[in-house]
Amino acid sequence: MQISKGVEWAAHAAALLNGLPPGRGLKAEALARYHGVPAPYMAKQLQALSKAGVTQTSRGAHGGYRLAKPAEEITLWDITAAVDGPGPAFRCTEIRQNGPCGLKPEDCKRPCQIAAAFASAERAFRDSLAAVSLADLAGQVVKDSEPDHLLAMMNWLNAEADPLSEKSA
Amino acid sequence: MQISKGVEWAAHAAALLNGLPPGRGLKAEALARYHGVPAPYMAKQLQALSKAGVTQTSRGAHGGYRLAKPAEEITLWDITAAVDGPGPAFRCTEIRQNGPCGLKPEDCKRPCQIAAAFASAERAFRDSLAAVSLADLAGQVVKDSEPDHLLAMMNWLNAEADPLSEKSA
DNA sequence: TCTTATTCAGATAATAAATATCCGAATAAG
DNA sequence: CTTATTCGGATATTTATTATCTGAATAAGA
Repeated sequence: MQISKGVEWAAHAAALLNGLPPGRGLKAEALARYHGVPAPYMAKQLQALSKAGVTQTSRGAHGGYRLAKPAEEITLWDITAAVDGPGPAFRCTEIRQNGPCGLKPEDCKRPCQIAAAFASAERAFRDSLAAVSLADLAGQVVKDSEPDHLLAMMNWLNAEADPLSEKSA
Repeated sequence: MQISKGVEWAAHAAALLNGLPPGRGLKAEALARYHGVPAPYMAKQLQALSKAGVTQTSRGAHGGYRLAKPAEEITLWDITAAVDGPGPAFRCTEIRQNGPCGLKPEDCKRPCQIAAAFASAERAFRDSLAAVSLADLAGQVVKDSEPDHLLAMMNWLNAEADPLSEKSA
């Protein structure tokens, strides 16, 4: 049971995109360089975010990524689901139907108690992540960081962020 | 992000052990046969349960497994932790320390907001599973099952369950 | 007390998933 | 229209999960 590293990268990337001035974007290579991670694999995560509607992309010269929605409407669950898949982590294989005392399918309309308990636990997990938006994260980061670090971030963003063409994917 | 199949098997096996008459045990092969799963892999899960103190084992002739504690004190989280490991699913790799705006280690005493949010979500998950004991499951199963299925289960258990020697591992 | 049958425990292969990478399609600027 | 730039899907490599096998330990019976 473990969450893929891509989720962490995607979350940090989305948080950084949230710091962009309006109407500008960052290319995948810049996002990877900022976080010190391999560019091609970071690109794969961003691709997943775009597919899920979290980010918008433009291709070609001056292409790049930006958030597709206001930061208040993007949660950590959205990002996790986009990268790791929205499906349940516990998959019931209905072994109660196997073996000498196996139940008949018609007696298995309701999910088994074990599967139900895991589904409930996953719901709690999901709800907890869905309660944290990119906007919440940004607020806490601004409050907790050293002023000169925030300044360095803004300088870097202003140097790297390109005006983005209007066409979106 | 997914929970290994072994957790499901271990949970069903523990639930069945809970149905044993006192002082008797089941061997790994019988537990596997009851659930219609490969014996050696089921044995591996039981081994993990014993290592974690959920089950007690006896080796040699008339050996087998039984619960090590009252069913009220064994939760689904105990079983999940025993099989899949108790560690966190989200592992922060501190990428905030990388790249051109990387933070210095001395400014990273507190966990980053993203890691903290995932830790909180996992706590919710864990607490939800820890609230369900084997005794709870047994109660629901008895309430929801057809009487003749319960009877078949008891017959099978009485036929397969051996008196267990006292030495425990 | 010694032998033997039985069972669990740790070490060992095969398979699936996550990680990392590359090349072609698409877009916009010159 | 050509060319430089960037994203998107397809492709290798590494790691974790799934499945299996052989040896160590225990207890019963001679």
